[in-house]
Amino acid sequence: MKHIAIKENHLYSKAYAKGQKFVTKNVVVYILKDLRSEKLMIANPMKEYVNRIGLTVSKKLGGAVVRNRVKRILREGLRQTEKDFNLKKGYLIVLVARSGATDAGSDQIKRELTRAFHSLNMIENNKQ
RNA sequence: GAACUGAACCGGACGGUCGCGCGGUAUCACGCCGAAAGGUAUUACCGUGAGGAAAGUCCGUGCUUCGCAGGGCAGGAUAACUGAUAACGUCAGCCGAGGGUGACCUUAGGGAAAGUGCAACAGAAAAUUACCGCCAUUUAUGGUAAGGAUGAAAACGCGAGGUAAGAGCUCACGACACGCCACGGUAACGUGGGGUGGGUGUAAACCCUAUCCGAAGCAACACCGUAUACGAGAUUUUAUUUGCCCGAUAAGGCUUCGCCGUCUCGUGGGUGGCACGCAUUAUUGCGGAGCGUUCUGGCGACAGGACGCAAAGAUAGAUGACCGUCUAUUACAGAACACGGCUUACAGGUUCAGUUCACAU
RNA sequence: CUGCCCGUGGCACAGCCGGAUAGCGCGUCAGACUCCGACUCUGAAGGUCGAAGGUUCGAAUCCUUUCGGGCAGG
Repeated sequence: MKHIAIKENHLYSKAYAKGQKFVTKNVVVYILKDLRSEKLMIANPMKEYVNRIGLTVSKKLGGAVVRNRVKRILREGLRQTEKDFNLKKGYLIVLVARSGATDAGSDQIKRELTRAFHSLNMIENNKQ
Protein backbone atom coordinates (compact mmCIF):
# COMPACT_ATOMS: atom_id res chain seq x y z
CA MET A 1 0.00 0.00 0.00
CA LYS A 2 1.60 3.22 -1.09
CA HIS A 3 1.20 6.34 0.90
CA ILE A 4 0.21 9.77 -0.28
CA ALA A 5 2.37 12.40 1.35
CA ILE A 6 0.97 15.49 2.98
CA LYS A 7 2.52 18.42 1.17
CA GLU A 8 0.58 21.38 2.50
CA ASN A 9 1.95 23.17 5.49
CA HIS A 10 -1.52 24.23 6.70
CA LEU A 11 -2.54 20.61 7.03
CA TYR A 12 0.38 20.03 9.37
CA SER A 13 -0.66 23.03 11.43
CA LYS A 14 -4.22 21.74 11.54
CA ALA A 15 -3.07 18.30 12.62
CA TYR A 16 -0.97 19.75 15.43
CA ALA A 17 -3.78 22.04 16.58
CA LYS A 18 -6.91 19.92 16.23
CA GLY A 19 -5.74 16.33 15.86
CA GLN A 20 -5.70 13.62 18.45
CA LYS A 21 -2.24 13.11 19.88
CA PHE A 22 -0.39 10.18 21.37
CA VAL A 23 3.14 10.45 22.64
CA THR A 24 5.60 7.58 22.92
CA LYS A 25 9.27 7.56 23.73
CA ASN A 26 10.50 8.19 20.21
CA VAL A 27 7.45 9.30 18.21
CA VAL A 28 4.53 11.67 18.52
CA VAL A 29 1.48 10.57 16.51
CA TYR A 30 -1.17 13.03 15.37
CA ILE A 31 -4.44 11.79 13.85
CA LEU A 32 -7.01 13.98 12.12
CA LYS A 33 -10.08 13.15 10.02
CA ASP A 34 -9.20 13.95 6.42
CA LEU A 35 -11.81 16.34 5.01
CA ARG A 36 -10.56 15.76 1.51
CA SER A 37 -10.65 12.01 1.73
CA GLU A 38 -13.84 11.63 -0.34
CA LYS A 39 -12.42 13.68 -3.14
CA LEU A 40 -9.19 11.73 -2.97
CA MET A 41 -11.24 8.56 -3.13
CA ILE A 42 -12.96 9.80 -6.24
CA ALA A 43 -9.65 10.73 -7.78
CA ASN A 44 -8.12 7.39 -6.86
CA PRO A 45 -8.64 4.82 -9.60
CA MET A 46 -8.82 2.03 -6.99
CA LYS A 47 -11.79 3.74 -5.34
CA GLU A 48 -10.52 3.31 -1.83
CA TYR A 49 -10.18 5.64 1.07
CA VAL A 50 -6.54 6.46 1.70
CA ASN A 51 -4.61 7.72 4.68
CA ARG A 52 -2.28 10.58 3.97
CA ILE A 53 1.05 10.45 5.78
CA GLY A 54 3.28 13.23 6.97
CA LEU A 55 6.70 12.79 8.53
CA THR A 56 8.34 15.52 10.56
CA VAL A 57 11.99 15.26 11.48
CA SER A 58 13.48 18.48 12.71
CA LYS A 59 16.98 19.71 12.04
CA LYS A 60 17.72 19.36 15.72
CA LEU A 61 18.06 15.59 15.31
CA GLY A 62 21.05 15.79 12.99
CA GLY A 63 22.29 16.19 9.47
CA ALA A 64 20.68 15.04 6.27
CA VAL A 65 21.93 11.48 6.67
CA VAL A 66 20.48 11.12 10.15
CA ARG A 67 17.17 12.68 9.18
CA ASN A 68 16.80 10.49 6.11
CA ARG A 69 17.49 7.44 8.22
CA VAL A 70 14.88 8.43 10.78
CA LYS A 71 12.28 8.95 8.04
CA ARG A 72 13.07 5.54 6.58
CA ILE A 73 12.71 3.89 9.95
CA LEU A 74 9.40 5.64 10.56
CA ARG A 75 8.12 4.49 7.16
CA GLU A 76 9.31 0.97 7.79
CA GLY A 77 7.63 0.90 11.18
CA LEU A 78 4.38 2.16 9.69
CA ARG A 79 4.59 -0.44 6.92
CA GLN A 80 5.10 -3.26 9.41
CA THR A 81 2.20 -1.99 11.46
CA GLU A 82 -0.12 -1.86 8.46
CA LYS A 83 0.89 -5.39 7.55
CA ASP A 84 -0.43 -6.71 10.84
CA PHE A 85 -3.45 -4.48 11.43
CA ASN A 86 -6.14 -2.84 9.34
CA LEU A 87 -6.04 0.84 10.03
CA LYS A 88 -9.07 3.01 9.54
CA LYS A 89 -8.89 4.91 6.31
CA GLY A 90 -9.48 8.52 5.47
CA TYR A 91 -7.21 10.13 8.01
CA LEU A 92 -4.24 12.42 8.12
CA ILE A 93 -1.42 10.76 10.04
CA VAL A 94 1.50 12.90 11.10
CA LEU A 95 4.50 11.26 12.73
CA VAL A 96 6.94 13.52 14.54
CA ALA A 97 10.31 12.08 15.48
CA ARG A 98 11.65 12.79 18.92
CA SER A 99 15.30 12.95 19.79
CA GLY A 100 15.57 9.29 20.81
CA ALA A 101 14.46 8.11 17.39
CA THR A 102 17.95 8.48 15.96
CA ASP A 103 19.04 5.37 17.81
CA ALA A 104 15.80 3.41 17.60
CA GLY A 105 15.25 0.33 15.44
CA SER A 106 12.21 -0.29 13.32
CA ASP A 107 10.94 -2.97 15.71
CA GLN A 108 10.72 -0.46 18.51
CA ILE A 109 8.96 2.07 16.28
CA LYS A 110 6.50 -0.62 15.24
CA ARG A 111 5.66 -1.48 18.83
CA GLU A 112 5.20 2.17 19.70
CA LEU A 113 3.03 2.82 16.65
CA THR A 114 0.88 -0.22 17.46
CA ARG A 115 0.33 1.03 20.97
CA ALA A 116 -0.45 4.50 19.67
CA PHE A 117 -2.98 3.33 17.11
CA HIS A 118 -4.70 1.12 19.67
CA SER A 119 -5.02 4.03 22.03
CA LEU A 120 -6.27 6.31 19.30
CA ASN A 121 -8.88 3.74 18.27
CA MET A 122 -7.57 3.48 14.77
CA ILE A 123 -7.56 -0.32 14.50
CA GLU A 124 -10.60 -1.65 12.61
CA ASN A 125 -10.10 -5.37 13.14
CA ASN A 126 -7.22 -7.73 13.66
CA LYS A 127 -5.94 -9.44 10.58
CA GLN A 128 -4.69 -12.44 12.48
C1' G B 1 63.73 -3.45 16.41
C1' A B 2 62.31 1.63 17.61
C1' A B 3 61.11 6.58 16.19
C1' C B 4 59.56 9.09 12.02
C1' U B 5 58.80 11.35 6.64
C1' G B 6 56.19 11.31 1.99
C1' A B 7 52.68 9.19 -1.53
C1' A B 8 48.59 6.14 -3.14
C1' C B 9 44.20 3.26 -2.02
C1' C B 10 39.82 1.00 0.63
C1' G B 11 35.57 3.40 3.24
C1' G B 12 32.18 -2.97 4.94
C1' A B 13 31.52 -8.06 2.50
C1' C B 14 28.42 -12.44 1.68
C1' G B 15 23.61 -15.09 2.20
C1' G B 16 18.21 -15.02 3.35
C1' U B 17 13.09 -12.53 3.98
C1' C B 18 10.32 -7.97 3.13
C1' G B 19 10.37 -2.78 0.87
C1' C B 20 11.49 1.99 -2.38
C1' G B 21 12.98 5.45 -7.13
C1' C B 22 14.08 5.17 -12.38
C1' G B 23 14.49 2.53 -17.15
C1' G B 24 13.11 -1.76 -20.02
C1' U B 25 10.20 -6.25 -21.23
C1' A B 26 5.36 -8.68 -20.82
C1' U B 27 6.15 -12.65 -27.24
C1' C B 28 2.88 -17.07 -24.77
C1' A B 29 -0.58 -16.88 -20.15
C1' C B 30 -3.38 -13.04 -16.71
C1' G B 31 -7.48 -7.51 -15.20
C1' C B 32 -10.38 -3.58 -17.91
C1' C B 33 -11.55 -1.08 -22.75
C1' G B 34 -11.16 -1.74 -28.04
C1' A B 35 -12.66 -5.04 -34.45
C1' A B 36 -7.64 -3.85 -34.53
C1' A B 37 -3.63 -0.71 -33.74
C1' G B 38 -3.29 0.42 -29.05
C1' G B 39 -4.56 2.63 -24.26
C1' U B 40 -4.61 1.95 -18.98
C1' A B 41 -4.04 -0.23 -14.09
C1' U B 42 -1.77 -3.82 -11.31
C1' U B 43 1.63 -7.50 -10.97
C1' A B 44 5.88 -10.26 -12.40
C1' C B 45 10.76 -10.43 -14.27
C1' C B 46 15.38 -8.07 -15.78
C1' G B 47 18.77 -4.00 -15.31
C1' U B 48 20.31 0.00 -12.35
C1' G B 49 20.47 3.17 -8.01
C1' A B 50 24.77 8.60 -3.45
C1' G B 51 30.54 10.28 -1.76
C1' G B 52 35.79 10.53 -0.84
C1' A B 53 34.63 14.17 0.69
C1' A B 54 28.15 14.12 -2.36
C1' A B 55 29.77 19.02 2.68
C1' G B 56 31.61 24.32 3.04
C1' U B 57 30.41 27.34 -1.38
C1' C B 58 36.43 29.60 -1.36
C1' C B 59 38.16 29.90 -6.75
C1' G B 60 37.80 28.53 -12.13
C1' U B 61 34.88 26.71 -16.48
C1' G B 62 30.84 24.86 -19.43
C1' C B 63 25.55 26.02 -20.14
C1' U B 64 21.38 29.82 -20.30
C1' U B 65 19.30 34.80 -20.55
C1' C B 66 20.34 39.99 -20.79
C1' G B 67 23.91 43.71 -22.39
C1' C B 68 27.82 44.92 -25.87
C1' A B 69 31.34 50.19 -31.97
C1' G B 70 35.78 51.49 -29.42
C1' G B 71 38.30 53.51 -25.20
C1' G B 72 38.79 55.21 -20.15
C1' C B 73 37.59 55.81 -14.78
C1' A B 74 35.91 53.36 -10.51
C1' G B 75 35.82 48.49 -8.15
C1' G B 76 37.73 43.51 -7.40
C1' A B 77 41.45 39.62 -7.76
C1' U B 78 46.50 37.88 -8.31
C1' A B 79 52.05 38.74 -7.48
C1' A B 80 59.88 35.17 -7.94
C1' C B 81 60.75 31.98 -12.61
C1' U B 82 59.57 28.09 -16.28
C1' G B 83 55.80 25.02 -17.64
C1' A B 84 50.79 22.18 -17.43
C1' U B 85 45.65 23.29 -18.38
C1' A B 86 39.39 24.79 -21.23
C1' A B 87 40.51 27.94 -17.14
C1' C B 88 42.13 29.02 -12.22
C1' G B 89 43.87 32.22 -6.72
C1' U B 90 44.89 25.16 -8.90
C1' C B 91 48.89 21.70 -10.15
C1' A B 92 54.19 20.31 -11.49
C1' G B 93 59.28 21.50 -11.62
C1' C B 94 62.76 24.90 -10.04
C1' C B 95 64.93 29.44 -7.43
C1' G B 96 65.19 32.47 -2.98
C1' A B 97 64.01 32.70 2.43
C1' G B 98 62.98 29.90 7.06
C1' G B 99 62.84 25.12 10.01
C1' G B 100 64.65 19.91 10.89
C1' U B 101 70.62 15.39 12.49
C1' G B 102 67.88 13.53 8.18
C1' A B 103 63.95 11.66 4.81
C1' C B 104 61.46 16.15 4.22
C1' C B 105 58.36 20.34 5.54
C1' U B 106 56.63 25.69 5.50
C1' U B 107 56.43 30.06 2.49
C1' A B 108 50.31 36.24 -0.13
C1' G B 109 57.74 35.59 -2.29
C1' G B 110 56.87 42.74 -6.84
C1' G B 111 57.91 48.04 -5.19
C1' A B 112 59.78 51.74 1.12
C1' A B 113 65.51 56.84 -3.66
C1' A B 114 57.00 58.33 -6.60
C1' G B 115 54.24 60.43 -2.62
C1' U B 116 51.23 60.37 2.11
C1' G B 117 50.44 58.16 6.91
C1' C B 118 51.77 55.38 11.45
C1' A B 119 55.70 53.72 15.09
C1' A B 120 52.10 53.44 22.17
C1' C B 121 55.26 53.32 26.78
C1' A B 122 60.26 54.13 27.71
C1' G B 123 64.02 57.16 25.72
C1' A B 124 67.74 63.16 24.50
C1' A B 125 66.09 61.55 19.87
C1' A B 126 61.62 56.84 16.20
C1' A B 127 64.04 59.92 10.83
C1' U B 128 68.25 64.52 8.51
C1' U B 129 68.39 62.97 16.57
C1' A B 130 71.76 65.39 20.51
C1' C B 131 70.25 64.67 27.24
C1' C B 132 74.74 63.37 29.81
C1' G B 133 79.43 63.26 27.64
C1' C B 134 84.12 64.87 24.53
C1' C B 135 86.65 69.29 22.26
C1' A B 136 87.41 74.58 21.02
C1' U B 137 86.83 79.47 22.14
C1' U B 138 84.68 80.95 26.32
C1' U B 139 80.16 80.97 29.66
C1' A B 140 77.23 81.35 25.44
C1' U B 141 77.72 79.52 20.90
C1' G B 142 79.95 76.15 17.65
C1' G B 143 82.01 71.26 16.35
C1' U B 144 81.22 65.98 17.28
C1' A B 145 78.71 61.12 17.63
C1' A B 146 83.68 57.32 20.56
C1' G B 147 81.12 55.94 25.45
C1' G B 148 76.21 55.85 28.64
C1' A B 149 70.97 54.73 29.53
C1' U B 150 65.68 53.32 26.67
C1' G B 151 63.37 50.29 23.29
C1' A B 152 61.00 45.49 19.01
C1' A B 153 63.99 48.82 16.26
C1' A B 154 69.12 54.02 17.51
C1' A B 155 72.49 55.18 11.54
C1' C B 156 77.23 48.49 9.49
C1' G B 157 81.06 45.20 12.77
C1' C B 158 86.18 45.14 14.18
C1' G B 159 91.23 46.94 13.93
C1' A B 160 94.55 50.77 12.32
C1' G B 161 95.37 55.62 10.59
C1' G B 162 93.64 60.37 11.43
C1' U B 163 92.01 64.69 14.77
C1' A B 164 91.32 70.11 19.17
C1' A B 165 87.73 66.08 20.07
C1' G B 166 85.69 62.86 16.72
C1' A B 167 83.34 60.53 12.61
C1' G B 168 83.39 55.18 6.41
C1' C B 169 86.65 60.91 7.10
C1' U B 170 90.53 57.27 4.97
C1' C B 171 92.49 52.18 4.68
C1' A B 172 92.60 46.51 5.45
C1' C B 173 89.25 42.39 6.47
C1' G B 174 84.07 41.07 6.81
C1' A B 175 78.47 41.72 6.35
C1' C B 176 74.61 44.20 3.37
C1' A B 177 72.46 46.78 -1.09
C1' C B 178 72.86 48.12 -6.38
C1' G B 179 75.14 48.14 -11.35
C1' C B 180 79.38 45.67 -14.43
C1' C B 181 82.29 41.34 -16.32
C1' A B 182 83.12 35.87 -16.81
C1' C B 183 81.07 30.97 -16.34
C1' G B 184 76.57 27.68 -15.63
C1' G B 185 71.14 27.77 -16.36
C1' U B 186 65.29 28.58 -21.13
C1' A B 187 64.55 31.72 -16.81
C1' A B 188 64.13 33.16 -11.69
C1' C B 189 68.98 32.66 -9.98
C1' G B 190 73.83 30.59 -8.49
C1' U B 191 79.42 30.75 -8.30
C1' G B 192 83.77 33.78 -8.95
C1' G B 193 86.08 38.62 -9.93
C1' G B 194 86.05 43.70 -9.70
C1' G B 195 83.32 48.61 -8.90
C1' U B 196 80.02 51.98 -6.33
C1' G B 197 77.19 53.09 -1.90
C1' G B 198 75.55 54.18 3.31
C1' G B 199 68.27 58.06 3.86
C1' U B 200 64.99 52.27 10.22
C1' G B 201 60.49 49.40 9.96
C1' U B 202 55.51 48.95 8.17
C1' A B 203 52.37 48.15 1.66
C1' A B 204 47.66 41.16 5.19
C1' A B 205 48.18 51.05 6.12
C1' C B 206 46.71 54.33 1.84
C1' C B 207 49.28 53.64 -2.46
C1' C B 208 52.52 52.56 -7.14
C1' U B 209 53.73 48.85 -11.03
C1' A B 210 52.34 44.49 -14.06
C1' U B 211 48.48 41.00 -15.51
C1' C B 212 43.28 39.50 -15.53
C1' C B 213 37.89 40.48 -14.90
C1' G B 214 30.51 42.64 -18.82
C1' A B 215 26.10 41.18 -15.42
C1' A B 216 23.10 37.59 -13.37
C1' G B 217 22.20 32.69 -12.27
C1' C B 218 18.90 25.88 -13.31
C1' A B 219 13.90 29.40 -8.56
C1' A B 220 18.75 30.54 -15.11
C1' C B 221 16.10 29.56 -19.36
C1' A B 222 12.61 27.22 -23.24
C1' C B 223 7.70 25.27 -24.39
C1' C B 224 2.25 24.42 -23.15
C1' G B 225 -1.74 27.01 -20.29
C1' U B 226 -7.11 28.53 -17.95
C1' A B 227 -8.77 24.95 -20.40
C1' U B 228 -3.80 22.45 -20.33
C1' A B 229 -2.22 17.37 -17.90
C1' C B 230 -4.41 13.45 -15.12
C1' G B 231 -8.83 11.33 -12.89
C1' A B 232 -14.26 10.92 -12.30
C1' G B 233 -19.22 11.73 -14.10
C1' A B 234 -22.62 13.12 -18.00
C1' U B 235 -23.77 13.43 -23.16
C1' U B 236 -32.27 9.58 -24.22
C1' U B 237 -34.26 9.24 -17.80
C1' U B 238 -28.36 13.54 -17.04
C1' A B 239 -25.42 17.65 -15.26
C1' U B 240 -24.98 22.85 -13.79
C1' U B 241 -27.51 27.24 -11.88
C1' U B 242 -31.48 27.36 -7.04
C1' G B 243 -33.66 26.72 -0.38
C1' C B 244 -37.51 24.39 -3.97
C1' C B 245 -40.23 24.49 -8.64
C1' C B 246 -40.69 26.47 -13.42
C1' G B 247 -37.40 28.08 -16.80
C1' A B 248 -32.62 28.60 -19.03
C1' U B 249 -27.81 26.70 -20.67
C1' A B 250 -24.68 22.34 -23.09
C1' A B 251 -22.62 19.60 -29.46
C1' G B 252 -22.73 16.44 -31.51
C1' G B 253 -20.23 12.92 -34.90
C1' C B 254 -18.86 7.90 -35.99
C1' U B 255 -17.32 1.85 -37.57
C1' U B 256 -22.97 2.93 -31.57
C1' C B 257 -23.11 -2.42 -24.82
C1' G B 258 -18.39 1.82 -27.20
C1' C B 259 -14.68 5.56 -29.30
C1' C B 260 -13.55 10.63 -30.44
C1' G B 261 -15.32 15.30 -29.34
C1' U B 262 -18.07 18.39 -25.93
C1' C B 263 -19.94 19.88 -20.98
C1' U B 264 -19.48 19.73 -15.60
C1' C B 265 -16.70 18.53 -11.31
C1' G B 266 -12.11 17.22 -8.52
C1' U B 267 -6.70 17.56 -7.72
C1' G B 268 -2.49 20.03 -9.09
C1' G B 269 0.33 24.01 -12.78
C1' G B 270 2.82 20.58 -16.18
C1' U B 271 6.91 19.16 -19.50
C1' G B 272 11.81 19.96 -21.00
C1' G B 273 16.53 21.75 -19.07
C1' C B 274 18.23 16.46 -16.26
C1' A B 275 22.00 12.40 -16.69
C1' C B 276 25.94 11.23 -22.47
C1' G B 277 24.65 14.69 -26.89
C1' C B 278 23.68 15.22 -32.19
C1' A B 279 22.64 12.97 -36.87
C1' U B 280 20.60 8.55 -38.74
C1' U B 281 18.96 4.31 -43.65
C1' A B 282 17.84 1.78 -36.65
C1' U B 283 22.58 -0.16 -37.84
C1' U B 284 26.08 2.83 -37.08
C1' G B 285 28.80 7.46 -37.56
C1' C B 286 30.53 11.98 -35.45
C1' G B 287 31.42 14.86 -31.21
C1' G B 288 32.31 15.69 -26.25
C1' A B 289 37.77 19.07 -20.66
C1' G B 290 33.52 11.42 -19.32
C1' C B 291 35.36 6.50 -16.88
C1' G B 292 38.70 2.06 -16.93
C1' U B 293 42.98 -0.78 -18.99
C1' U B 294 47.28 -0.39 -21.76
C1' C B 295 51.34 1.71 -24.97
C1' U B 296 54.45 6.04 -26.25
C1' G B 297 56.74 10.97 -24.90
C1' G B 298 58.02 13.95 -20.49
C1' C B 299 61.92 14.53 -13.98
C1' G B 300 56.74 15.84 -13.32
C1' A B 301 51.92 18.29 -13.76
C1' C B 302 50.25 16.37 -18.29
C1' A B 303 49.85 15.23 -23.62
C1' G B 304 49.00 11.72 -27.72
C1' G B 305 47.37 6.72 -29.56
C1' A B 306 44.64 1.92 -29.11
C1' C B 307 40.75 -1.07 -26.89
C1' G B 308 36.50 -1.45 -23.84
C1' C B 309 32.47 0.83 -21.05
C1' A B 310 29.14 4.57 -20.91
C1' A B 311 23.79 2.50 -16.44
C1' A B 312 21.50 7.90 -10.07
C1' G B 313 18.19 11.59 -11.96
C1' A B 314 14.60 12.13 -7.24
C1' U B 315 10.75 16.64 -6.70
C1' A B 316 8.08 16.63 0.93
C1' G B 317 12.62 14.47 -2.31
C1' A B 318 14.10 7.23 -3.89
C1' U B 319 19.61 3.13 -1.69
C1' G B 320 16.30 0.97 3.59
C1' A B 321 14.50 -2.66 7.63
C1' C B 322 15.22 -7.40 10.10
C1' C B 323 18.09 -12.04 10.72
C1' G B 324 22.81 -14.98 10.27
C1' U B 325 28.41 -15.28 9.56
C1' C B 326 32.92 -12.61 9.31
C1' U B 327 36.63 -8.68 15.50
C1' A B 328 31.47 -5.58 12.41
C1' U B 329 25.09 -0.26 14.26
C1' U B 330 30.34 0.96 15.18
C1' A B 331 34.20 7.15 11.40
C1' C B 332 32.87 11.64 8.73
C1' A B 333 28.70 11.96 6.29
C1' G B 334 23.18 12.13 1.53
C1' A B 335 23.39 13.75 -5.48
C1' A B 336 19.37 18.22 -6.64
C1' C B 337 22.36 21.33 -13.86
C1' A B 338 27.41 19.35 -14.81
C1' C B 339 32.75 19.40 -14.50
C1' G B 340 38.28 20.88 -12.78
C1' G B 341 40.48 22.29 -8.13
C1' C B 342 40.89 24.18 -2.99
C1' U B 343 39.43 23.89 2.12
C1' U B 344 37.32 21.36 6.13
C1' A B 345 35.49 16.42 8.77
C1' C B 346 36.92 11.24 9.21
C1' A B 347 36.60 4.87 12.96
C1' G B 348 39.49 1.24 11.19
C1' G B 349 42.69 -0.87 7.58
C1' U B 350 46.11 -1.89 3.21
C1' U B 351 50.29 -0.95 -0.06
C1' C B 352 54.70 1.48 -1.83
C1' A B 353 59.09 4.61 -1.38
C1' G B 354 62.48 6.75 2.02
C1' U B 355 65.23 8.77 6.66
C1' U B 356 67.58 8.60 11.56
C1' C B 357 69.15 5.69 15.74
C1' A B 358 70.38 0.92 18.02
C1' C B 359 71.91 -4.19 17.37
C1' A B 360 73.81 -8.31 14.32
C1' U B 361 76.68 -9.85 9.99
C1' C C 1 21.45 29.71 -5.38
C1' U C 2 23.07 34.68 -4.22
C1' G C 3 24.24 38.73 -0.92
C1' C C 4 25.03 40.63 4.06
C1' C C 5 25.60 40.96 9.43
C1' C C 6 26.92 39.26 14.42
C1' G C 7 29.93 36.08 18.18
C1' U C 8 33.65 40.24 24.16
C1' G C 9 32.46 38.31 32.51
C1' G C 10 26.07 34.83 34.19
C1' C C 11 22.77 38.59 30.81
C1' A C 12 22.42 42.85 27.45
C1' C C 13 26.19 45.95 25.21
C1' A C 14 30.87 49.52 24.25
C1' G C 15 35.85 49.30 22.44
C1' C C 16 37.09 47.33 16.05
C1' C C 17 41.28 52.76 10.30
C1' G C 18 46.71 48.19 15.77
C1' G C 19 49.70 50.34 21.46
C1' A C 20 49.88 46.99 26.39
C1' U C 21 45.34 47.80 33.23
C1' A C 22 39.83 45.14 27.71
C1' G C 23 35.28 49.12 29.96
C1' C C 24 29.80 50.31 31.44
C1' G C 25 24.91 48.76 33.33
C1' C C 26 22.13 44.73 35.53
C1' G C 27 23.30 40.35 38.22
C1' U C 28 26.78 37.47 42.08
C1' C C 29 29.74 37.61 46.69
C1' A C 30 31.57 40.25 51.15
C1' G C 31 31.17 44.43 54.46
C1' A C 32 28.53 48.87 56.34
C1' C C 33 23.57 50.91 57.49
C1' U C 34 18.82 48.28 60.19
C1' C C 35 15.81 44.88 65.54
C1' C C 36 15.42 42.10 60.53
C1' G C 37 14.81 42.76 55.29
C1' A C 38 14.48 46.11 51.00
C1' C C 39 16.75 50.61 49.23
C1' U C 40 21.45 52.98 49.56
C1' C C 41 26.90 53.18 50.24
C1' U C 42 31.86 50.73 50.02
C1' G C 43 34.79 46.85 48.19
C1' A C 44 35.82 42.28 45.58
C1' A C 45 35.56 38.10 42.36
C1' G C 46 34.42 36.75 37.53
C1' G C 47 37.32 37.39 30.43
C1' U C 48 41.39 31.29 26.05
C1' C C 49 37.58 38.80 23.21
C1' G C 50 33.85 31.77 19.02
C1' A C 51 38.46 28.51 17.09
C1' A C 52 43.19 27.86 14.34
C1' G C 53 47.10 29.94 11.55
C1' G C 54 49.56 34.27 9.62
C1' U C 55 51.30 39.77 9.02
C1' U C 56 53.57 43.05 12.76
C1' C C 57 58.12 44.93 17.72
C1' G C 58 52.98 44.40 19.32
C1' A C 59 46.30 41.77 17.24
C1' A C 60 39.72 41.96 20.55
C1' U C 61 41.10 45.23 16.21
C1' C C 62 44.39 43.67 9.93
C1' C C 63 44.48 39.03 6.49
C1' U C 64 43.22 33.75 5.49
C1' U C 65 40.71 29.37 6.88
C1' U C 66 37.00 27.45 9.99
C1' C C 67 32.67 26.74 13.72
C1' G C 68 28.01 28.63 15.45
C1' G C 69 23.83 32.05 15.10
C1' G C 70 20.79 35.52 12.39
C1' C C 71 18.75 38.57 8.23
C1' A C 72 17.41 39.68 3.14
C1' G C 73 16.35 38.55 -2.16
C1' G C 74 14.92 35.33 -6.34
